[in-house]
Formats: sequence, structure tokens, C-alpha cells
Amino acid sequence: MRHLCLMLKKSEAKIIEAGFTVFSANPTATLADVAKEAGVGRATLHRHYAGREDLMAALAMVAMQELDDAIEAATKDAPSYTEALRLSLEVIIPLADRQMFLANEPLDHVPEVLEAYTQQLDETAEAVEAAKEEGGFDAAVPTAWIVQAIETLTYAAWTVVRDGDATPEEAAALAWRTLQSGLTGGEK
Amino acid sequence: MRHLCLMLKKSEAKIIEAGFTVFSANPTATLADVAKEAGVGRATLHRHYAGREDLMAALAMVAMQELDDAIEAATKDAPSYTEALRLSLEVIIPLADRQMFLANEPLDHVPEVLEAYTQQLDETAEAVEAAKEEGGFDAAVPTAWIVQAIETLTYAAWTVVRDGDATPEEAAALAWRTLQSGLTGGEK
DNA sequence: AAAAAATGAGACATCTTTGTCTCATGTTGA
DNA sequence: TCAACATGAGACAAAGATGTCTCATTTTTT
Repeated sequence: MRHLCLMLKKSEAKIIEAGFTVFSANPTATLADVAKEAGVGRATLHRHYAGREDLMAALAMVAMQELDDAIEAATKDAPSYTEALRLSLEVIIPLADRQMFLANEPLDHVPEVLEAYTQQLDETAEAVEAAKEEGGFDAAVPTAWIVQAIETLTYAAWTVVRDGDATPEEAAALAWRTLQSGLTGGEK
Repeated sequence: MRHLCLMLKKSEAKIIEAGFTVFSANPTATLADVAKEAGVGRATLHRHYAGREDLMAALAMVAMQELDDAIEAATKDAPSYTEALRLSLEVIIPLADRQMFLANEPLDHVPEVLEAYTQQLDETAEAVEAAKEEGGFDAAVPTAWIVQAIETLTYAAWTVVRDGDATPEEAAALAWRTLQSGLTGGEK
């Protein structure tokens, strides 16, 4: 193996995938559980990832990369920042499975992850501010709130899909409507 | 102690309060941490709560009761269901500290807690449906989504308050506006 | 004051997870 | 084929959390 290789090795890929599967189902699962799901020995897991923290960090990096790629692809030809945000929302929901279990992990101490996460938030904030200029959002509403609302409504959408209360498309539409025009009905 | 007593004993109250404090800061804290914060011996904690699960369940019951009481008091004189939901949102945010760390606990196996939680959700759903009839929400939007949106926007509000990006009042207003009319601005 | 109950401190065994190491086996590339 | 490398299986020690128990002390009640 002398050529530059950005891909994961075969075992690493299996372990990462198993990590998503197992930790999604149970965030406190053991490394033995992950190794078993991956079909590799526990020692092999340790050879590639020094410990639980390392594995979690690797999962986080992969998940964020996937998200980045999906958003990049989906918004490539978006006619506006506002539309780009809507498209992002749509694309994120099916991928949210792979992110949600990471939310409650203490990854703050891994600089690499923290930096990538911060950058993701910054990019969202930038898109929101650009959308504000388009009239897509009220400039009087703090960007921090809009970003937070996007994040949590994405989570809400993922939840209702998971519970079988809506299809991904329906959930995305509901989340976007909530952001854009709220849930108010007509006067009675 | 022969008279009927619905209050917690002194030690129990200290332990419960310590539980909120410690687990809010670190959801994986140990029972020893809780006992220390409470200023009681670890054995005493075990005398009152058989184990971690028992303690968590007790915390959940207390938190839900607090929430119930606060909502009951706040919405007592509400002129409508819609307004009652808005007032609830306001009241919940400062209390959210005491709930959030419980969200990721596997409490599903404690029937008592599960029942109380289900009832809370049902009550919210009922209020939402009543608000729909008032025109407060669009009847075409699924109640399940509205309930989920209320929950997650409450979480969003709590988050921005925690991060110092807004006062509780501001956050509550933003969350309610998002629900009611969205975040759209005028055309440019 | 005397009895009863609750507590603190610590010892102890157990269990789980983690991380390391070794050795035999299998796989890959030259 | 041969050599380098990756793997699987298992043993092992260390660390942390939990739950139980005892005993002396304190607090409360009677």
C-alpha cells in the first residue's frame, strides 16, 4: 500500500458502518457490540481506532462529510439562498439518522470535530443572512434563532418520519412551511 | 413519622435537587457524584433509591409534576386554547433545564414515567386540536407535527437562552412567532 | 432520658467496559 | 512461492460503577 489513499480501508469502512447502525439503536452500546456488528474482532477495532472517543470522532467526521456532500450536490443549481436552504432541509432528513446519536456525545474535546462542526454552523448562518437579503427571512429576526430553528425543526421532521407519522417529503414540507409562514390557520 | 406525608423527606429532597444539578451538567455522572453534591453518603442515596434507574425515574416524575403545576398555574385564566399554548411555552423555557437531560434516558421501561409522559403529550395534542378550532392553527396541518414543533422549538428557545443569545422572554416570543407566522420577511 | 430511626463512612464483592498483548491463521502483493 | 501485512480469537490486567453490608454516630420521636 504505497499509493496515496483517501478512502477508508475495507475493515475501517465496515467498522464505521457498524458504528452508525449500532449507536443509532443504542448510544451506550459497547465497542464489542460494534465489532460484532462489523464482523471483525474487537482487537481489530482497536487497531484502527484507539478507543471509543476516536471511533466517535471518526463517525462524526464521516457524518459531517456526508452531509456536506449531500448539501453541496442538492444546492448546486439552487436559484437563491432561500431555495438552497429549503433544498438542504429536504436532503438532510434522510441522513439525520446518522447524525442524531452524535448530538449527545461529548465531542467538544476533539479539535478536528469541533472545527468542522463550527464551520457547518457558520455556513448555515451565512446562508441565512444571504436569504435575509433576498427577503426569504425577516432581517429583524436574529440569525442565531433562525439557525437554531432550522436545526430543531429538522430534528422534528426526522422524528415524525421515524415514528411513521409522515413521509420524508411531507415532513420536509411541514418543516419548511413552519419556518416560512408558521402554522396559523384562517379565522374561524 | 406516622402522619400521611406526600412531601419528600429532607434527604430525598436534597438528593433529587442534587440529581438535577449534577445530571444537567453531565448526564453520565455517577451516583457518587450525586451523593456528594447532595451532601449525603452514597449508602443513604441507595436507601432511598434502589439504583440509577430509580433515581432517574424519580427525577422524571418530579420534573413532569413541576411542569404540570407551572402550566396549570399559567394557563388558569387563559382566554383561549391558543393563548394557553403561548403561555405554556413561556413558562416551560425556564424549567427546561430540569427536563432536557432526561430526554436521552431510557425511561421507557418504567411504566409510571411512560404513562405520565404519554399523558403530557396527549394533553398537548388536545390543546392543539382545540386551538385549531379557534383558528389558532391550520386544521390542515397534522396535530402530530404541531406538537413536535412545539416541543422542538421549546428546546431551541432553551438553547439560545443557555448560550446567552437571548433572554427567556425574547426566546419565547421568537418561538411563538415561528409557530404562528414563521420567519419570513417582506419582499426586497 | 430512652427508644427508634436515619445517617456517614468505609469495606467488600461483582460486573462491565476498556485497552493491551500474544499467537496462530489468513490475505495480499511482489 | 515467499514475505509482509492484516486479522481473529482469546487471555489478561486495570479502572470505574454499582450494589450490599456493617458499625459507630447523630437525629428524631416518644
